[in-house]
Amino acid sequence: MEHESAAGEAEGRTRILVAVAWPYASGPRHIGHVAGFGVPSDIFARYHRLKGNDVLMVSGTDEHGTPIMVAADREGVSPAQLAQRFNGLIREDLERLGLSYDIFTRTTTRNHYRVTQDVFKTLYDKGFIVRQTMLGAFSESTGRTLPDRYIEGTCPNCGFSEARGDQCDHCGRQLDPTDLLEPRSRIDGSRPVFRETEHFFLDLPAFSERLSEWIGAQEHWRPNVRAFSANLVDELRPRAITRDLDWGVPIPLEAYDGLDDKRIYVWFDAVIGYLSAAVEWARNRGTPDAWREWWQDPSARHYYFMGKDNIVFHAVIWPSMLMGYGQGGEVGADRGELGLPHDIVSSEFLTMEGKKFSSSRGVAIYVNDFLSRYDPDPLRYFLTVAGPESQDTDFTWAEFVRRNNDELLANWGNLVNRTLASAYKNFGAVPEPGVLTDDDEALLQAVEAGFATVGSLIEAARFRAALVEAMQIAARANQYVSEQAPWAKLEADRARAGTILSVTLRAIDGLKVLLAPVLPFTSQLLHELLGYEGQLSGRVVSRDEVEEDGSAHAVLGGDYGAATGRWEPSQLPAGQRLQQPRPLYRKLDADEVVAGELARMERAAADGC
RNA sequence: GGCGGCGUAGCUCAGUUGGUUAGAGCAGCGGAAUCAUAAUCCGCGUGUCGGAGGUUCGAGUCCUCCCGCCGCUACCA
Repeated sequence: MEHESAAGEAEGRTRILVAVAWPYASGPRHIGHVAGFGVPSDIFARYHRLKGNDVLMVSGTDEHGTPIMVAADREGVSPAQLAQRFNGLIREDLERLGLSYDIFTRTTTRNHYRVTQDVFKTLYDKGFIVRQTMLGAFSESTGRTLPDRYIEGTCPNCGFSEARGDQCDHCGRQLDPTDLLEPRSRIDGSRPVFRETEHFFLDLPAFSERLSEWIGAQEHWRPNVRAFSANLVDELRPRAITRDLDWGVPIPLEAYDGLDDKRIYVWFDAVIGYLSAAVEWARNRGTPDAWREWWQDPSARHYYFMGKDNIVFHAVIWPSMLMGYGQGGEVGADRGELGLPHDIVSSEFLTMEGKKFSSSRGVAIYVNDFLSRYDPDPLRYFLTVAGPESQDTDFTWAEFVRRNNDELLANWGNLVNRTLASAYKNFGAVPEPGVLTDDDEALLQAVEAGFATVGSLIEAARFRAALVEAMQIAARANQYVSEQAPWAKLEADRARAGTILSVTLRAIDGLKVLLAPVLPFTSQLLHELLGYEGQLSGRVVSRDEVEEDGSAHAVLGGDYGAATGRWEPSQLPAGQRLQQPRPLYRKLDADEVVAGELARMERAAADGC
């Protein structure tokens, strides 16, 4: 496909924005969350970096909104304190999983407030944000907005006593909170009061034609995303983007100066994070305009990764905001239109031993808990090969152990181990190859071909197929080793045995790169065992960033530019010293893991009730 | 209710514009090998492709209806 001449490479670089959904800082994240937005986006970003493209991968914790206030109240801390704590925990989870963000920040930074207010103000000045009065529900005790879903009562239609403010789960009827008989707050049981309140509304119908045309042209989107989005555009209504709360980005209009009871709605500011994080990243590295190369250069491509429950925000609301913002505002500064999403990669949901994840019911496997007992690559492997890429899938411990032992370890781990052990013991270095036979060439060809096939599958966001393809090449190499049986030739024809091992080492050196987007930690280990120095893909680190006002916050980032890995076949030099081999993966005891983890879940469920 | 999805070998699933005898992995059975974390390799799969109609020369793949499961339904994120 690609002709990779040294000259062609520099010109062929593409700027790619990898925009990853912002985890909500109301609690620790479970493996379903990282299955949806985390691992897929990281595979994509790592691949494009190896390929030589200019990747900017941005995200952060989403820290505003009612659920955080409710959780903070429950713990007797401020929303800021609660968000601070979970930002730290989530950051740690993502770092341990090896998610290679260029910046993972948060929505409570001064920078984010400034960018959000600029977007709001610009849309307001252009007439895309309008004021409207509506009837809102309030908690009498706190004076705050009570979102529809926090209100329950008796359904006027079927009499179900636990109907929610927006919908009755019993009869399925859509409701308005004012319809409920005996309404009460799910937070403290008090009776909500309804009163007139003025809010700002995003005029979505103003964009409906452009949206419709734009979505219609996105033939490369996953069919479910496209169909769902197209359907949404047919019935757009103006949407309230402020709330009666004191936790959120303040409304940047003079009339609201100093007023503490109305803030910008969390979703409006959360999606702006994709832009504000890029601005922050550029400033932090001392090139304050560098973000424009991704956001205001039409050749840059934007890929968004999220769970399916977020499609509406990414396919309709955020694009509307971008269209409305146009050349900007203070931030945009008339330097070009902001780019629209090129692809919206939405995944389905992961269930847990057949049940939907639910923290309150103890149906959850938290990332930090998981990684305290198991390694990140087996989890990344599982979530890629058996994750909810195109339909809901189920996580079971038995299946996790099986995938680890019988696929990852047995096929790939064993191929590496048997090859390295033999080469190390008998040669200590990469053997000098003799003349290659047709079988030797065929194996090397198969690996080389993988760079095109695996690569194009990743580019199309078909991660499962890409991984299966790479694993099939590993199986092909195992087949080659068994057929050639180098161990049987060591005595009689040591040179031929050396050639076979040299060919196999080159094959696993290539496979190491093909698998690196999915398995970065063990690819790095293998890189070192093969005698290389330095980083194959770069490392993710946490560091403090200081803002203009002197306040500091931690962000996740990395220097990936120094990495030496390239998306191309092995150049493993003969004679390179090998390191003492050690296994890439641990074999797990099925009975022990399954029994232990199920017991753990039952305890958690018991605690939750 | 509306929208969308799923239902394919014992299990988990591939099958992207309809086209040769419907595939993979795992489990199972037989064999080879023993370099390797008992990890590998070879051989063995007739399953009403949820059910019923229809379109077509031809449908797992399109249309209609039905059955079962699930998700979303935008002021929780």
